[in-house]
Amino acid sequence: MEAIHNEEAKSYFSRELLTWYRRIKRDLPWRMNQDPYRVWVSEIMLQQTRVDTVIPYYERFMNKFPTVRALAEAPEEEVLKCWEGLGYYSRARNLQAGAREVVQRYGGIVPDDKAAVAGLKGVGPYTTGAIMSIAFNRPEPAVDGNVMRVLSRYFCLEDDIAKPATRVGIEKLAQSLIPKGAAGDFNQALMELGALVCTPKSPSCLPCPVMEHCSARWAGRETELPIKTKAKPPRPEKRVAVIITGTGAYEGKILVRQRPDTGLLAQMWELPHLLVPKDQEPLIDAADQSESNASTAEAGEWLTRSMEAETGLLIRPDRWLMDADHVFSHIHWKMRIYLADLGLDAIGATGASLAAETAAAYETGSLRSEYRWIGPEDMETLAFPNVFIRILREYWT
DNA sequence: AACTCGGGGGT
DNA sequence: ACCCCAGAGTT
Repeated sequence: MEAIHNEEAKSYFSRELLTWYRRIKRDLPWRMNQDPYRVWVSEIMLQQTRVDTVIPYYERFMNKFPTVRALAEAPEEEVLKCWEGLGYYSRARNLQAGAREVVQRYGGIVPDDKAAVAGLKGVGPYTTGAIMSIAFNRPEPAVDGNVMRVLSRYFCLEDDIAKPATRVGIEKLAQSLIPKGAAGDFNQALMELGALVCTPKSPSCLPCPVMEHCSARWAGRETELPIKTKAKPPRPEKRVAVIITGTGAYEGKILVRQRPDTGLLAQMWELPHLLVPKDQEPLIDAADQSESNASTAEAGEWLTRSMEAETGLLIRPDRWLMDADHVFSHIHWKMRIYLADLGLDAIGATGASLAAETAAAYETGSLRSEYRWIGPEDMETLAFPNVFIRILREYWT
């Protein structure tokens, strides 16, 4: 990071950007006032998530949990349900943990104190600066991807913005640019410019309020900057999921389970599924939509054995239903979904009259606690990842 | 420093 | 297809 920047270019940038922002800023729900709780919730939702995606979630969330105390006192599952589909679900849990901490330690008032805010769960360097500047107008930098892009271009910085050290350097630069008494507006102006004008692919330089002194523009390098190392592609995982239909008392219901409370999609509900080992992928791929051939039967047998070994459920695959792909930032699920029922014959039931009894035994006895029978109406209370929402919607229609 | 953690929109 | 997004936590 260069130690010296042109002071003239810097003061011009700060002045023109702030003026521009105050003229054109968007009317967003979290800009209604500077309530620190509203700012906090918005900043957590906006982490790695676009404004247009956040808006409806934000409205629902603030309606349901209008105050720090309301959020702190809510059941965790309701918070997770309200976050359903937004992704990065630990944000929701951390936000509520933070709300509970604010209630216990600060009497329900978000403290006007950098160290205290930075200590809240889920609040890192960016969010600390955003809350301190927007809610309290403190001169703290709030450096996100937009800001790194804008400043990399304006000052023609060639540091790799994927490296943490680069963000630290840009934070110092960003702080030095904050106009006196206008931290909140200026930080939002930087992000507004990045979102609306100085966009990643094809920046709109002509309407840009600071084009005149933009180093990258003068060098004709605005599309080359910022420099960022490429992310690794997500690793592929072949998975087989099953829609297990109930019988007897559970007629019309299917079996779902809740994920562990840490890790990927923690505490979300899902269809039972398992990872297909690399050497078994050909077997699963060979089974296709064709009614009943040898390869389909083989795949079904493999599924039955593997499901019992991993989940304790003795299932009886019926037929292939659909395939579904789901891409996380680090994993690519290639899912094959089968219809099945519980292998009642195999566990001793000889007639349909025993079906309900056997199924009940699954619920009270050998059915592990994370499993539940649900109908379509239960989708309104349990939180599912989008991939399973899509599959179940398809199944029930 | 590298990896984990969702999901969708823009190009 | 690929990139990126008002990033943070863990290892």
